[in-house]
Amino acid sequence: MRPREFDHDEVLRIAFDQFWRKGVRGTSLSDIARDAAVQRGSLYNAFGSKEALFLQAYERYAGDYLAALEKALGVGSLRKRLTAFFDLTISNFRSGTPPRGCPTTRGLMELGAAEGEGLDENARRAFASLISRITALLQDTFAAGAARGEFDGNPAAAALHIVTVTRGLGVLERAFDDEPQLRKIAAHTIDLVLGSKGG
Amino acid sequence: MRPREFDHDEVLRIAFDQFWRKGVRGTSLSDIARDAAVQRGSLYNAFGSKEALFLQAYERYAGDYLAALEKALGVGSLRKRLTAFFDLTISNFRSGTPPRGCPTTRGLMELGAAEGEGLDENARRAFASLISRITALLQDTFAAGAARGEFDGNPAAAALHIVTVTRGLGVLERAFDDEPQLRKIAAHTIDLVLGSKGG
DNA sequence: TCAATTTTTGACACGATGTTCAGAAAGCAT
DNA sequence: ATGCTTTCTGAACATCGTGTCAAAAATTGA
Repeated sequence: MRPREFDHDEVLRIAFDQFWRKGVRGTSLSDIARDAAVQRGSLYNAFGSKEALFLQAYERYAGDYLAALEKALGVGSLRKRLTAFFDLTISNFRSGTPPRGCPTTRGLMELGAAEGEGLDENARRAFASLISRITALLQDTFAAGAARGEFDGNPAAAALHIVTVTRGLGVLERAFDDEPQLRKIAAHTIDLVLGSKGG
Repeated sequence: MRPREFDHDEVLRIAFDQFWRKGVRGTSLSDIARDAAVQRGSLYNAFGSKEALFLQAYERYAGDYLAALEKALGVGSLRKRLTAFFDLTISNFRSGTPPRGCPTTRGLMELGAAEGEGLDENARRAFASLISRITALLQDTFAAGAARGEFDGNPAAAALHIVTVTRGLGVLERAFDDEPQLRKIAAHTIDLVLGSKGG
């Protein structure tokens, strides 16, 4: 059979960058085809539909991102780990020119209620899955910190709180375009959760 | 001159409900015209453009919402005020069938980087303005609480933290459709900020 | 009654989008 | 070489979007 002329993963990366920058609805297959130097028809042949393409591109991103987070959460004191976590998160939101924000948050806001309008249940599951996995990672980190005597609260509640703040940062980033503000909120959150007195 | 045949404010309300449920991009003027029983041309004549219509509809909503928040934040102990604040916020996110989520967050994620793609700078300012006003309201509430000896932290930092969590709740709502979870996070946040021991 | 002014109406122009499809092209196994 | 299978190509299709406009309709004031 005839071999594929383009690199599957590279197209996924290019497509995701477009989705990230302009949203799923705001990105057309023509946009992706142009940037990837691939014919529209080929995209359909290879991925099936726009939504399927997005899902594959998102899964690829989510895997990479989760691996980076896991690494950041694996070394140093609990405070250092949380600091590294927020650093990575904020840097991710601020990546690109202009900054692209949080792709998961942006995707979630494109979910549609009815059939055919906006992203569907499969996409919702993909977004929720990444958030859940991040929460689990944080919970393990807090539990390990507790075992080392660096934390004495409820790991599950603390992890959920951190994740919530993280999602909030993704929103404020869009509203104010103020990176120092985001970092200040992150630092304050760490103090709050760890107890600023005995941190 | 010929009088208008439709109620300006009612059209604004109907339009905003559509924008809220389906997003700005996902709502066409035909949708609004149908629901409002008004001709498309009349909408253009009365509001100028889709974006202008959205902006007016959003301002109307923001005014109402802010007034409700101010009222909720005005009575009882600091803890009671914050509880009422989160109650109102979560109820707002969960209003509608199916729940419509947070309109401000949804709008923010539709902002476009380039000209003509997505909402523009005027919309961003409107969203940011509402968030700033809510933050100011919270800061006043914390300051008043501090004066009564119910709080001993930094009012500005605490207000920003609460707002960040609020924005995060708007995201998690979309991801998990789990209202008890949202309320649990809110309660935990109040404990954290007020200090669960001496709350 | 009649002119002035504004709104309503319905069609029109124009462009974009997701998707499909038939035919050409390119490897691979025999 | 020669089928067989898969991919590529580019056009076609059907739909839907925003925005515009000229003519008709409705109201007010002279």
